[in-house]
Amino acid sequence: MSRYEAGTTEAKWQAAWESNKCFETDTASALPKYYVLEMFPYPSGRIHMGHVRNYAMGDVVARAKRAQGFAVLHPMGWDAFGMPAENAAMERNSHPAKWTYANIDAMRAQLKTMGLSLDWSREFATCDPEYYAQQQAMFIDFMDAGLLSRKKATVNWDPVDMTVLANEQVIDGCGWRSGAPVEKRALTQWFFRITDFADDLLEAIDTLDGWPEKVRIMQRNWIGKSHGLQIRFDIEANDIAPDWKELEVYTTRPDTLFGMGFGAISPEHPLAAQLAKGNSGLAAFIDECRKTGTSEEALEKAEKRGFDTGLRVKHPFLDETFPVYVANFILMDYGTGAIFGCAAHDQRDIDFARKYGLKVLPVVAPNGDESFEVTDEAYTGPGTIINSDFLNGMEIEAAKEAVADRVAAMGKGEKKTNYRLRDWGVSRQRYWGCPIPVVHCETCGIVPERKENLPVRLPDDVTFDVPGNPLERHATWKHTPCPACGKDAVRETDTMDTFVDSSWYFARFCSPRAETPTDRAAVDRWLPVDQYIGGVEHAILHLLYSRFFARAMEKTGHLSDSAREPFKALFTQGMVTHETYEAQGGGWLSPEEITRDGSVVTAKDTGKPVKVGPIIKMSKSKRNTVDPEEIIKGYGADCARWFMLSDSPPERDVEWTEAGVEGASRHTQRVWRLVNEALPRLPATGTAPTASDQDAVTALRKVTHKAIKSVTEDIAAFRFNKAVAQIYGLTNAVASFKATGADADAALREALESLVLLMAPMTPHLAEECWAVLGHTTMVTDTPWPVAEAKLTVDDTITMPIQVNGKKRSEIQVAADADKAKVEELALADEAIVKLLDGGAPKKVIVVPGRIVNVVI
RNA sequence: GCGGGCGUAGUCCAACGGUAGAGACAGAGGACUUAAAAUCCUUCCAGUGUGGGUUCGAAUCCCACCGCCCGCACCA
Repeated sequence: MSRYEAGTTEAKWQAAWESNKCFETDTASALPKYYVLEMFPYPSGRIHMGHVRNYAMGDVVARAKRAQGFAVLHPMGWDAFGMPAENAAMERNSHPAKWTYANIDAMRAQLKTMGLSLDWSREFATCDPEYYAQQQAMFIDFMDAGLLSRKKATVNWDPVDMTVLANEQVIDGCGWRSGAPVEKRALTQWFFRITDFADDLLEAIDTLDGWPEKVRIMQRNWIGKSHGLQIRFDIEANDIAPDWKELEVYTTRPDTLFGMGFGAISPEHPLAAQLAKGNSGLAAFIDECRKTGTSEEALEKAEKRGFDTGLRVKHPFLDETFPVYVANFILMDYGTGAIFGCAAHDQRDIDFARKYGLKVLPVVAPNGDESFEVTDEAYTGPGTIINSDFLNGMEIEAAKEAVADRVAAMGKGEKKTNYRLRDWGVSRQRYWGCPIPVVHCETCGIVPERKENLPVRLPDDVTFDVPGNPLERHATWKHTPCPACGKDAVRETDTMDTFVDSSWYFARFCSPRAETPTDRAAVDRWLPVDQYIGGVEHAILHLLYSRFFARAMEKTGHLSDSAREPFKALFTQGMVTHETYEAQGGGWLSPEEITRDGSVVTAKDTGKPVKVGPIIKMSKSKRNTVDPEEIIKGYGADCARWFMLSDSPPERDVEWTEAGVEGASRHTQRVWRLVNEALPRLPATGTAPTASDQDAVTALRKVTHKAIKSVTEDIAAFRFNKAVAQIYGLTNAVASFKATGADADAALREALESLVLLMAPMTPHLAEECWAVLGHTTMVTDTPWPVAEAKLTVDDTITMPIQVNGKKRSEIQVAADADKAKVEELALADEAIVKLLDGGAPKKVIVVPGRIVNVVI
């Protein structure tokens, strides 16, 4: 018997699966459907270990479900628009399409070496004109349905990428891709009206019981619903802004209205702009705020600064007025961009009030203590209202209601629900994206392109020698007749945010070649996605946008209501990490550049010691990456997959180690050897195991069936590490099996075949090869999942520990179905227990059937 | 600051509130071998971050604290 040769064997079975079209979805199948989807990759050019982990998990699910009698849809495609292609084009003086499609070819070839059970016939890239044509059609439908708006808005402008960023793409005040500090600019942009769905998106989170709680909480927080009161304060008559009679503020704490110390507005508030015209000091202050507004340092220091406008607002219930400041900590795009400050019960407000010597009056006291004072720390806890006229003695919630009622009766305000969620700005001043299919006509205004003219194709002859949008400066592309009047007009040169592309690809996979965005019969058959798998980094953006899109597509007739939540179950996998290696004199070394001898690590080239750094996510900058292609070439795809699924729970980070993958390789060889060594003694395929009077035979059969039960359950629950451990256990049992005879041989065949079938979702090539060696002429891929015999998964007699006062003192063998009285009798008769009781009677005996006995003395 | 998660052998991880060990990695000893690799056998190692509480019984539930990780972050 020779060693298992992963390279040739894997290629052989991949070819067999492909030529038999094993994984092309059977659209005519009457079996129940199961749609398993991994987040599709960006075609960067090479797969990385994160992909291997993601797709290994998805493939386990897909293959197991397939064996368990489901019609499985398991597609793959490419999230292919985006900045890197343009950057590459600039660097290489090439074209983004050329770079992208070459990368797709390279990555497809790499993915195919993983042996994934994908339906490649459904493959598409989001940069395919056939795909973005449909996206443009939907954009027009969304326009017609009022799901889009176009508004001038202050946007996040990335000065390096020269593009607009969504709020979600700004991280710590910097662009998520470029890392450059983001500036504010006012541009007219297209927005998806996601806020129209804020309530639905929020409430439906409760129904997503197949999602991790963590992600649900993140989505809830992102939508950020709050209940409050909008109040209009009268502005005292003045000369500086005579047109402004009222200042409207939003508050979630109307109960603290009597504790008001000042009013404050955002530097971007229209009132601030007007006042600045006649006040150069204020103008300078606003200018300063704009500069430091989003920078990291400003946020870190969080120093509250303000500028007294000279205006005063009247308290609605008191004969008292308060100064109005322009303050740097007031956000224009939340609430009304204006607040009333209640220093005693808001930390920001007290910081501000102390700095500018403003009124601080506590109005909520813990325990109703009327002498309650605050110093420099705001009190935000529960309590009773004090110092507040008609509110005194009320609890906070009652006071909120009372103020709301009174203000409403005065016509000075009303209850208002606010959201943190903003509309989704999708305009991007980039070339490599889906063109927004509208035309600007001097006569007709903004006109959608006619659907029969779609797609609005990206021109091929573009240059990237200067920053900015090549579509904007293209000689002819944007000139087009108006779809309405036929006169000369110009196309919109903005393209869509690439998150749009990924917000509906899962629906397109159901009917990837349809002439419309979706084929209703196909999406009704396959959606929602039964199991979606990907990185937690998409917990907010991509998933929220997709949920919005499903709703928008339902509204425009592209999906049914049953797909309103597009992902029935979601699993977020952990990252792949690796040690880092720091060379003497600085700089990072890659894992190939070091030698490890026990705990001593040295550099291969210099032989000098290397400092082992922290174990962190694989990244190019720290050079701690391992190339999946090298691993697959060296050990085989099955080993890479097996190791990825071993040890660490899938939701947690996994550390890639050389030792770990070698362990996986040993297991592969071991299974191969066990199958081949056993072969001569095995009965023919199809020989059913029989009852045996040999304990060892029965024991092996029990291990086999317990493993079938456990692995089945573990895979269903995404506990792949435990499934792997169970398979190791079964392997160990087979390896140490010594019994002989026909009954033993039959049990051994059963054990080996079960082992092969249970491993198949994880190491499919090895499984096929072993299956063939075992004498089968059909493929594992076409073999149903093994079923555990219930009577072999339970034991007739069990060992029960006996505790005395909670500590284990002895154990007894009892029949599994022995009743409590019998167990108690046996336990109390146990030698060790008799001795401990020393003639006395136990105070209490607790018998947990099948588990434990506890004797209390 | 707010929200969430995680702390178990040297390491990664298991353990319906019920015997702390399923499994892997690493280590030690041995067998086989001229030797090595591979393989096989044997074996060492924690009382579960700390302190309380609930319970017949706590790694598991509750409270406080410590440490690490993630998300949001001037959202009124």
